[in-house]
Amino acid sequence: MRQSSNGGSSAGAPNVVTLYDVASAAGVSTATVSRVVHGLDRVRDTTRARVLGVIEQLGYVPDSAAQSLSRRRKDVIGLVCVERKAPKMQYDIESMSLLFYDEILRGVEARIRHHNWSLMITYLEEEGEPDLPRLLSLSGKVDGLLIGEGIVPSPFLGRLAERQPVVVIAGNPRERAADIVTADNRSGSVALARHLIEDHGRRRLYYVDGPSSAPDANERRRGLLQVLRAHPECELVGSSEGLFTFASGEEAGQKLLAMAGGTVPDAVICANDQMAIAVMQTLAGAGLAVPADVAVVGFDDIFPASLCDPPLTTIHQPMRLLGERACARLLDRIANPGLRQKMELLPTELVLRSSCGCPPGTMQRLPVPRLRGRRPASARTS
Amino acid sequence: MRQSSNGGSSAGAPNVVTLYDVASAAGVSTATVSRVVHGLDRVRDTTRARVLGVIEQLGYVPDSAAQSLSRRRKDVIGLVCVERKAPKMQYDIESMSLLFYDEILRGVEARIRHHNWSLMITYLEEEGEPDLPRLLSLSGKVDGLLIGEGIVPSPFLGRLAERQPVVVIAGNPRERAADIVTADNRSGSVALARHLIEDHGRRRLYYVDGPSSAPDANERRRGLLQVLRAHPECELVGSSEGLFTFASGEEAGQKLLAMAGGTVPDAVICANDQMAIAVMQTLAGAGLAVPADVAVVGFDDIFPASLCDPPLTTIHQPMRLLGERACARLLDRIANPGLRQKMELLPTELVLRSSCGCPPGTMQRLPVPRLRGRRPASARTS
DNA sequence: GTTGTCAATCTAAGCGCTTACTCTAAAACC
DNA sequence: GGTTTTAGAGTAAGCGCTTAGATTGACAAC
Repeated sequence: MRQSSNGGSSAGAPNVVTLYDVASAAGVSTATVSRVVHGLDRVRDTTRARVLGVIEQLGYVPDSAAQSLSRRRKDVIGLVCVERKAPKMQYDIESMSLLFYDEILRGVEARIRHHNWSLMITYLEEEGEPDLPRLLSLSGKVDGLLIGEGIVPSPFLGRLAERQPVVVIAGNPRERAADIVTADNRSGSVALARHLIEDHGRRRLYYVDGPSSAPDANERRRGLLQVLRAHPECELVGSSEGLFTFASGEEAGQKLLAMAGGTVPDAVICANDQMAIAVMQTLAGAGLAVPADVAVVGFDDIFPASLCDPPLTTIHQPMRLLGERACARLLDRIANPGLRQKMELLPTELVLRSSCGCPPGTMQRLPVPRLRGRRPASARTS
Repeated sequence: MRQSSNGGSSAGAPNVVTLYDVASAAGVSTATVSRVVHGLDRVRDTTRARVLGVIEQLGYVPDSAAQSLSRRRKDVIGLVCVERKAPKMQYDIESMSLLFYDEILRGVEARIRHHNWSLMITYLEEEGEPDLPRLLSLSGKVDGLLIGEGIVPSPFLGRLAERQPVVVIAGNPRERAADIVTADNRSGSVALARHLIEDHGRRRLYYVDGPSSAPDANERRRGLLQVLRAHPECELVGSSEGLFTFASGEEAGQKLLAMAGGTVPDAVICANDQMAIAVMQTLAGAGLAVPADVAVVGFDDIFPASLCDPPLTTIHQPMRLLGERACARLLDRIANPGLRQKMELLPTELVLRSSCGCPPGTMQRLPVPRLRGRRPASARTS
């Protein structure tokens, strides 16, 4: 028999009470204790009670490392988010936008809790080569990985996905290396453009695009172009490629103002809210009235969108749900490794405030219908 | 010799390549591979190179469960935060205030990363009995726990702390059961009151207190009373006990307005920003000018504080630093279980905006000096 | 040639748990 | 009464890694 663990209760010593201690104190074998702990197997009621008593009395908590090793499963998933630098300014708008991850995190946590799993979290720089060693080290500690879009380039994703289940959150819907859960950017973009055109009669649109490397920017652009095709009476009077940052929105605003003549747009559609807010400020600085002269809309519904002047009409992404669904999918895949690759598209909401031309004080959230003709969520991508 | 692991690379299968695979492929013992992996011991260069080659080729990643079991250390810490419900309103002010935890989280993560540890995170309801099973389960998976204030009542804290190192973040500086890292609420409160009295000549103060169960509320009240004692020319014309919520701030505002006669205060000090913002709105709704008629100040520097009208003067707590310091302390304690209990007080900043009477557009952050006569951070509490 | 030294490696005993398999005795059956 | 079944419990072999201690062989010192 193995020696009982150290009797002293010196604080901070690693978990002192083991299964063996409980077993010997209760006068049963470790197998029995294990069965009692997991409540499943048949154990006589009197035995069970005795063992439970000892467990309570000794304050036994199973060691997760030993359990994981034995079960070949850790019951832990990892979440990889984009690093947010400490804001230089009080709360700057860029860093605010990354609060998204906090909502995702909550969604994931809420889901995982139901299953009694645990969540490990890491932040990685968005730019450049991913910190591969750290990613691998994390991957060795979890049963599956949830990764935010844009953090890990596709090839690395593939390598990770070979090793264990990986779900990309808000990822490129065309990604092949891993499962994807993402918001339906395209339909959102369509709803936004339609609202401007059909409800507010705007005709001369200007588009402030996101970086072409960003999959959501691509989807949003596609949505806009699709609406434009359906509305030949409308014109895209210009566009510029931004970087999703406030600063690049200011630039776009300047460029737009520099467009002389009668081609001045009556609506500016921006690929995200940061740029939209910057455009609004730039236009207002130049004496243009939003939305009277020009409507401006964004995408994402970041916190400041509801506070700027005028409040920004935009598309809300269901961040929390994104986290929940991605987590559900990951757990599914861990439980059932044979599953097919899958892409799941989550519905967005059109958030009507007043920058689009709706009356001041408007605050309405409308579900965005999924575009007809898109492959359903259950379609396989591979 | 142990059998080599399954050759198939069926995706999703648990970690396939083990130390044994590497050892046999490289023609060395597992001990040597282990030494190579950890880079420390003396291994011949040629051997090291060969082993590293095999590791790379096979894509070996150590299994953390086995490592933890063997080393008796998991290299994981747990962070317990307050649950934030999905906001009903767009972004309501209460849930915004819990974004604090996200900053703390970042601080913790930044610190832990340096040490190559990992972070496990859980959210617990603030109210009522803590979800003890979940807490215990978490505690079995980590080497130490970081717990936000108010989540786990002191007795439970004691039980946890017996088992493993625990640090409470933003906790009651008088707590005995565990280490504490918290902001210097008292000094902040003193700075705020002094600013109103000494810089703006306010004399008739009204205090909107927090719940008496909240340790930070107590510290803040103490700070105010201390200043009042030093300024006999000032008067506390009234106070009410709020609940740190926006709604309770509105109530306090009403109560304040109902105070008839010449005792109307010229400054309202609120124990947190949510209540301060509510008070401002209530006063403004009643036709009072802030700060001309009444100055209002808050505490915490939540995001909306910089956006409300007038922008709120308040005390900024170094949330990120709080996370970092707490984490550092926890790692210390894990490495060195013999350490004395300790309380660490972090300096705050006075954020001057205009609700206190400073000219519109003011935005100044002043370090708050630590009060003389307080025990230094290194003093022991036990 | 012997002996001692020491770097480089190997052997094997755990770490704390799960679980397939085995054992025992009482209940159920003929 | 003898035999089979079965509930309840025990035995012990791992899970993949670390590491103290044993082993080996090359080389220096005698």
